[in-house]
Formats: sequence, C-alpha cells, structure tokens
Amino acid sequence: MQRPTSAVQREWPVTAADAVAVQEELRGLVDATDLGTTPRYVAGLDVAYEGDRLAAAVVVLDGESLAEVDRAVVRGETTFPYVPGLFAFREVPALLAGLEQLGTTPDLLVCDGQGLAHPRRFGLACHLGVLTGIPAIGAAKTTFVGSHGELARERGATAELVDDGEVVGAAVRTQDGIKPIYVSVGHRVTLPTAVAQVLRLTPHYRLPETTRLADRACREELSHE
DNA sequence: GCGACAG
DNA sequence: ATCTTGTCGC
Repeated sequence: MQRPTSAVQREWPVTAADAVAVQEELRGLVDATDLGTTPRYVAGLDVAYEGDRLAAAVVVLDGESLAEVDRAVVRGETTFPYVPGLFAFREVPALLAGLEQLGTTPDLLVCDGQGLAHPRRFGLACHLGVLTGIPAIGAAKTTFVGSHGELARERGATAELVDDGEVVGAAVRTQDGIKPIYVSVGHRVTLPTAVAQVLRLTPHYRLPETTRLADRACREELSHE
C-alpha cells in the first residue's frame, strides 16, 4: 500500500509540546462516519521492544474466516519515549513502515491502544486512521481515561466508557466472566460497529485474533536476533 | 501538592 | 512495554 510519507515528515514532532500540538491539529480530521461495508481484510498491529530496538507487526486476516491472508514485520529503533498521551508518536513510524510492506490494503485497522478514549480524543487508533485514511478502531487491555459501570457476566456485555461527561468508548466483555477490554473509535467507524467487529474477532480469547497474532509476530521477530 | 498514567 | 516462578483452576 501507499505510504503517506509527506504527512509524516511534515508532522513529526520532537518535543512533547510539539507532539501535543500535532494531536490538536489532526484531531479535527477524524471522520465520524461509519464503515461503508463489511471489512474484507482486517489488520492487527502491534510493536515489541527490547532496549532501543523494536519490531512492528501488521497481520491481515480475512474478515469472514479470520484466516491470515498477509503479514509484514519490520525492525526499527525507538525514536520517541513512552509518554502517557503521546504513545502514538512512539509506535506510528514503525507501524506505517509495516503497512507499507503489505501486499494488501486493510479495510480496518485494529490497534493495540485507544482511539477517542484519550485525554485529547486522539489516541493511536485515530492517529493511524487519519494518517492512512483507513478505518481504525482502538482495542485496549486497560482504560486510559474514563470510567464505566458494571457489565453483565456474559460475552457481548458492554458498558459506556465515560470521560468528562462524554462517551468516549465502551468496555466490552469478549468472553463469559473475563475482564473486559476497552474499545473506542479511531477513524471512519462508529462505536457500535467497532464493538461488533471486536466481538467478531474474539471467538475464543479475551483479545482480538488480530491483536494476538500481531503481538506474537513482533515478539518473535525480536527474539530471533 | 499528590497520585494516575494506552504500551 | 518489560522484568519474572510457581501456582491455582478448567
């Protein structure tokens, strides 16, 4: 797929203050419309670290069968520290490089982190979505901002994730009796659709198959020197 | 001022 | 994220 190189080069900050300014600018580009059709190719993205080295993986699954159809794993080096709220600046460069290596263009990006459930409403999923133009959702293991009420014990149960009086995402129980995961809109998808996609991607485990495969792929890459 | 804080 | 053994439970 094509890489939005110009956007990255033009928008890449070095300081935290500049990074926040970039988020404030790009947040206005998030598209709130819904996914037009059922995604044929769904991609999972993740990054693993070992000191200053890192490996990013993008695994593409068939949205129907969840069978893997493509993958790309790239190595790189840390270029931005982990700062809560600026997480995307640490992972986006490597993830874009991974997307560029694919022989397929995903119809949906499932990110390991938040979308709108972010202090400035512009988490990793929004950032990747806006930069690529591809629909994206955030599926995080823990909350970052917001709180929610109790969820029913059954798989499929949800609760609104509310921050500062605003619904920024949903807590979703992906398996009976297990800890929920946190889903939020990234770009070109509505929350109900994001939740529905996450449930389709979690037939057996707590986390989406996309996330599990990408996590395994990037870790494996780092372990193999 | 004191914690909390996606991965 | 990553550092890290055994252990409780299905």
